[in-house]
Amino acid sequence: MPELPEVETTRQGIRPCCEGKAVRQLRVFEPRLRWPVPDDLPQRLEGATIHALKRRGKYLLLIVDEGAVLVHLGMSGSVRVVTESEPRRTHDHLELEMEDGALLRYHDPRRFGCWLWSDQWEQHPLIRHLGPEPLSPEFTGEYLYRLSRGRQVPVKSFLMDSKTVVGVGNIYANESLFKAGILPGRAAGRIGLDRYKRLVTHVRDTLSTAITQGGTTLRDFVNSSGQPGYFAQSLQVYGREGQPCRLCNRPLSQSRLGQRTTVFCRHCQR
DNA sequence: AGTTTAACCTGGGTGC
DNA sequence: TGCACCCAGGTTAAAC
Repeated sequence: MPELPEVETTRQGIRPCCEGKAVRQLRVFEPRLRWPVPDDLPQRLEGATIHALKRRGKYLLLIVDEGAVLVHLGMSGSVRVVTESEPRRTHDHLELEMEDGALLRYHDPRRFGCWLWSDQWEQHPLIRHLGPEPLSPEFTGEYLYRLSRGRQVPVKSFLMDSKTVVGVGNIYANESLFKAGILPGRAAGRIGLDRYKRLVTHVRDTLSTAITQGGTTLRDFVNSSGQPGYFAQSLQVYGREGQPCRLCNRPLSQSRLGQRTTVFCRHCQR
């Protein structure tokens, strides 16, 4: 589910609830996530102050003195601020209680997410090889152009590879390529500088707008207050196969690229 | 080294 | 109602 806008929406929502506060208790109800939740995670956190709640790509980072917790939402994860009286639901796997009683619940039906500890999070294997943030100055058309020379992978797969740039998942890759007028299946190495500049502009614009709208809710994404995001109504191509292209009115095509559903306009994207 | 595929899970929808 | 099958916002690790 969550791509960068959904993770950022979550971060902004739970930040006031935990940043600058000490942890009273971390309760793990189901440790079997993508990787097992470390046994000693609760004791590492108890009493520790969360100095900052950061984001790197799709990872949320709870920064404490001795290190950081790496939280990933996987395909179906969400974090909500709840009250003590609210009963725990199926698939509520972890609960973080702060000193002042504030309560965060991690919900993840498919359990593709993770809660991991690192004493040097920037060097962690899951973080170390990540590409630039899409909203940072390093992410430019020149960067994509240079990195893609000689590559035969479809540009959509290239864009969704976290070593290229972080945070762009299936929804926003489809949307950005449509707006940039680039065919998703075209070899990354055969796209020129000008078109990559255009792509960067649209990736930035799409992600920023989605963050403003609180992310995209297809089925189950909810923000920290349990509310859905509203970017779904702005989607140009994702989930619209066969429906008219918003530019030329011809029916949108669908294919599969890197086992991901890909929607595009044969006429407007080249 | 680059690229593709299988795997990790649950749940919702569809068609028989 | 039940069952088999396909699909889903991600990402790693193994296989080609």
